[in-house]
Amino acid sequence: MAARPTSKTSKSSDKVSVICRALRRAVIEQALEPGAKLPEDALGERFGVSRTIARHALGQLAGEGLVELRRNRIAVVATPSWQEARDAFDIRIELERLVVRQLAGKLTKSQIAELNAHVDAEHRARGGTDAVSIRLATEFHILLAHMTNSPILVRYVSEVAYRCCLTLSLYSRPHSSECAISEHRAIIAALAKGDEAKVTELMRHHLDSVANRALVAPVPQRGRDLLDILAPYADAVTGDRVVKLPRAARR
Amino acid sequence: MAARPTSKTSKSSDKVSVICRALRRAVIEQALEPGAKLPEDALGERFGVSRTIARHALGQLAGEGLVELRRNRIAVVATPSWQEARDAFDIRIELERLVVRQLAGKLTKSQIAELNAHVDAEHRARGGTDAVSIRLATEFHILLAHMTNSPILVRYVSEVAYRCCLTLSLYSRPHSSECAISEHRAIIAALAKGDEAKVTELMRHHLDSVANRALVAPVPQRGRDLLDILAPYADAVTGDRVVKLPRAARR
DNA sequence: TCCGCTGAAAGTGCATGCAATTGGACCGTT
DNA sequence: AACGGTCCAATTGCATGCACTTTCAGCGGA
Repeated sequence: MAARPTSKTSKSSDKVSVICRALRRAVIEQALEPGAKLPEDALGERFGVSRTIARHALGQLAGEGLVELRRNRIAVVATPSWQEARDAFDIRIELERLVVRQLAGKLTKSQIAELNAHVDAEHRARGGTDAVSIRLATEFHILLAHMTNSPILVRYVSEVAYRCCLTLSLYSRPHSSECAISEHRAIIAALAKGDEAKVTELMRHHLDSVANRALVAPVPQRGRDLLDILAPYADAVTGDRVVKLPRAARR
Repeated sequence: MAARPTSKTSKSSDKVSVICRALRRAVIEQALEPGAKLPEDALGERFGVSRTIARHALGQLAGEGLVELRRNRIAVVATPSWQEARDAFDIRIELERLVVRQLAGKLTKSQIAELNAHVDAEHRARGGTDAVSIRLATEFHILLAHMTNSPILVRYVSEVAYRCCLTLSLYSRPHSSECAISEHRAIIAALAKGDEAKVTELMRHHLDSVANRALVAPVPQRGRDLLDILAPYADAVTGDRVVKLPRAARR
């Protein structure tokens, strides 16, 4: 549909982009949990490139919010705070409402078929691992975004969707993705009928329930990051730096 | 408000970020027009760093959509198509409505004072160059986003606002920013009053009129990019590549 | 046993070097 | 003139090397 003189944003088969795609996928399949270390040499060796390239890829992913880059320290997969996760979902809701609003009644038959096929795949993957279910569910939303033919919208929806995946590993309890699948079907139906008001409401409700299923507790009690928890208090003690902690979080 | 153990996204005084900030600013002040070339060595020399760093910065900006990176070619400031510009404004409207919705009735006195001070500065800059007016107007929106205390929202609003600036150089005619200033004041007033419905409507209207002032004609008749215009047709002629053009667009 | 110190190992920050690609001036042919 | 080919300067793609910072295991003292 769009021209591809130099294939703008899509599939640039740059070594950097290859690494980015691989890492993104590892993140949404939760093979890489938040906080996982990403040393440049290890990445470089794994992908057969030099540190320079691995570093560049990490920079890109940091820009997307998937990776946290701390000066002179090993990069890690980002660990969004509960509030950040909530914010991400809020933004996602607005963006995806925009997506379906633009799409309502404008989809071709083959596009609708493609969407249905994707949801069929989600259905079939029901018995498999959570990782695959989550990936497929996320890809459904990205597929929708693609159909708007708006590169910017694709980028933002993808980014924020990945970020949301990240929070699943952190704050979610084991969930049934069953309802999500039927909600996807409902959205497709409303899109096909061209009912703009209904489909935006469906999407809002869908993402809202995903968020509520994911962000169960406002308390990130998962043991990691004692230091971060204490950081706000540290300001009250000394102005410039966190005091040394008596032997705590490891790894 | 937030802790700053390693100062997460803000002001990382990385050499890379310094270059990024400088280039972003040059873009929003239209010192760098869309299509302007950005050779790595030139940047490196200008900022006193090596090509490696300049390259890294370009990668970041490409991720933000401000720069276009073509393999083996000199990077250039992005030239969004008219449709992309329209999409950017659509997204921006939704994002900024979210901003003011979160902010309505929640601003402290000092924050309101800060906003008013900023608009005062916009007013004073009225007589100066367009560049400064545009920058200040943009920074008003980013300042609002900052007050949500949501790093993600800040990032997206900033990015999309920069992109919108980019389109001003391309598709806008000389404009009076006078009305924009009074609209900014109206938004502040509605925020202070806590009238959520009104402020979201004000913001929608404000951005919509900015967009309409900016995107006057759906036809990018500015001579550049003959090749891009023909690209869709080229597919019909030869499957793999655009045929050579008989001496046309230069530079 | 617990704490703090210290030095080596691991890792990042960045510049530089080399191969490969591109753009364009030059030049001969039609 | 217009076209097509050739060569060289400009520029990117990427790996490597070196300096500096962080981490942590081992060690000695309380």
